[in-house]
Amino acid sequence: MIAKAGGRKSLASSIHDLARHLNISIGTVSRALNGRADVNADTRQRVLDAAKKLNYSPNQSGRSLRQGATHSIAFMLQPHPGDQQYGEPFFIPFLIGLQGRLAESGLDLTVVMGAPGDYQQERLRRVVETRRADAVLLAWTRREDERIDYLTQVGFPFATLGRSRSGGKAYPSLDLDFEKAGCDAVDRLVARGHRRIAAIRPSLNLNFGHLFLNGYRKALKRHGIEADPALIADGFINEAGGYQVTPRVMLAKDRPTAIIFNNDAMALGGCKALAEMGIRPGHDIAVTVIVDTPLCRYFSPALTAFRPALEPMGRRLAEMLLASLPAFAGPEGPRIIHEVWPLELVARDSD
Amino acid sequence: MIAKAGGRKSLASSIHDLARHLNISIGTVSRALNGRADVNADTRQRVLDAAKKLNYSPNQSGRSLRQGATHSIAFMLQPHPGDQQYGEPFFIPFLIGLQGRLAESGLDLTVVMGAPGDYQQERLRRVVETRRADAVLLAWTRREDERIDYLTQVGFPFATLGRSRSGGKAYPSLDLDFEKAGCDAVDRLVARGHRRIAAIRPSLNLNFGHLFLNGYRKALKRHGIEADPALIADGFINEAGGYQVTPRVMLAKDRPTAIIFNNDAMALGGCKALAEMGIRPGHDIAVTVIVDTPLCRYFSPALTAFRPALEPMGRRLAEMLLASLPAFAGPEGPRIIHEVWPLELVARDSD
DNA sequence: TGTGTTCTCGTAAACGTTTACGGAAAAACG
DNA sequence: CGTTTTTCCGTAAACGTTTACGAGAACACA
Repeated sequence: MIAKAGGRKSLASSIHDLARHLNISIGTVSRALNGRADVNADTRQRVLDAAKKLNYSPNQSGRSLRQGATHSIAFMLQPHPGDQQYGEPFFIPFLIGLQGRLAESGLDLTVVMGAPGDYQQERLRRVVETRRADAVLLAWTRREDERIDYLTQVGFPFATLGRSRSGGKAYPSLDLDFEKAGCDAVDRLVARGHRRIAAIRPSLNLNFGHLFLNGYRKALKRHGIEADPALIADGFINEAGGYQVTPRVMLAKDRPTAIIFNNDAMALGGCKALAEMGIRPGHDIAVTVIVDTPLCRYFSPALTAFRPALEPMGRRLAEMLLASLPAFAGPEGPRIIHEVWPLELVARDSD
Repeated sequence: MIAKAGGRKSLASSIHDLARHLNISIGTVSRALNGRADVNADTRQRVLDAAKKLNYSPNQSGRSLRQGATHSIAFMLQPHPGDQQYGEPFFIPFLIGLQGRLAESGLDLTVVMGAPGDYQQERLRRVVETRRADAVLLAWTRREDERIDYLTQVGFPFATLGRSRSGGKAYPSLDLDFEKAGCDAVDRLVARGHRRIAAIRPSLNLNFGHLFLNGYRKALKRHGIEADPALIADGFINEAGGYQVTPRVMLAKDRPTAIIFNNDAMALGGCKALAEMGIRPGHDIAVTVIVDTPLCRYFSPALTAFRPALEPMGRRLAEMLLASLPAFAGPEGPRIIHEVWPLELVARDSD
């Protein structure tokens, strides 16, 4: 019925084997291994040696069961809905940073994939209820986020990549400064003579889309430009969405001379639509995208974009999560940290 | 010392709670939940109802410990060495298929990240020795693969994406037909009038690089073209590698009129080098890349490439792994399946 | 009514750890 | 030497499950 992990007995050297081999009790072995004080230096050394020799490492299920902790953190990876081929290159460097920092504290990172489309609620419940992880990490936060509501309600530790209005300030969060990026994008375009600037962002009330639009509006007002609703649109957060929605802003009475896309995939789709209309980014229209990915660099024309420091962000969010957990916090106790990181402009050929 | 998962007691409704609530023994509850025959239909229904009402789901650590199985499969995700920004979009659709199929059999997929560069041996040992998964999945197989040697030696169940000479035929493997793709690429180029065709592949004796070169050589011979060693090169499997190695084949006495890249990132770097030499893919030289990614589509000129069916491959490899595990195999017993899947040509503008 | 069979369920052991507790031996102290 | 403290270690319980075993009740059959 059940898969036994490994057929050979040799794989499973338990703490009992160690104890028997050394002629001491399992209690002492465990204490020696875990660095407790009440064990003789000699004995500890012998245990350590034997552990290495017998290739012992503790069974995680046993530890977890006893300690009520799994020593692993779950990252809920949400593939882009709809777009199978595109994938999510965004997260890989982030995950590398995350995993690196967690490993330093003896924690494993397990990436929980969801099917594209569903919003993870089911998978999340499963992870939480079966206690597969000690804490979870969420991304793609929405303004009102049911996952956050759920986790705060049941009191499960978590942190988020991105902010949300749900759950107040009760959890650590690391976000990019989309508002500032929206401002900067507008500033730059205005400085280059543009007044009719369109903004295209994802629907689904993803929080970063909201922040971006705030910045966009704020900057326009500062420059004395009235925001034209006909130049603001949202669509599905993938290439098809960008393709579909871009013509809408281009057909406004007073045509925009610049478009800011709040997502790289949408920008790609948008550029395809533009191309079909005979409009060339970098010549006939300025295109800026808020979150840079490799795709922006290789697209033609290369897209001017705002770039996040993904790997450091991963490290930092891991640290922030740890700081919030009583078991890993420093002597001054657990802290809930919130940080907002800047995006760096990478000027290319599209604007 | 240790992170307790969740502060509230409400999270943890155990089988004891259920039993107490129903006034029956935990044994009966467990049997009812697990669909065993020796439990009254009424009782079973009452248990099921109560489980739903009390929001019960079994503690994984408890199950794992007792059963000696974790009900989860580990995928060892190896980030490209060196290239932080690029990431690994290749695997995301694959992982989606994988996770989908595993979920259908009640298995969780946990993606184990390694630091870029190291070859996972350490992480792999950890996963195996702490018994965090019932089986593992390997990718980026090399011709001689120490991970495969290790796993076969300790008798831990696994399957691979890609073939290897290590371990014989003792494990399921799903691979792409790089040899055929190499042939097809050459055939196509020859049909278009090319005779001087270069091949650039990754070093590190990755197995697919070997297969690709086989196909390349075979096809050349079939067309009566002698393979020129000056046109064959390998480099680091990332953009920098392609950038570095491409000039080498371009400086051959008799300059190639076509290049086949065995990796998308290397192709991108190669095209950068070509651009700096004033050579335009699609005009002055034909460029073909063996494994298509979104980057190939968006690059300018769009790169002709051979595309794998990633998501179906993920599903299929999951199925093959399951078929090899006694616990999940059908009534006819476990089977070791090997499959090689075709790559589909996507003609674009670069050749 | 007696015997054997079938249903159903409770009991208890086991999985591999960690850790509270207590006790023996050693050390320190007067 | 007696007393107290310290050092070190063994014992056993606990974590939440699953499952082998056996027992009682109900039932069938003669």
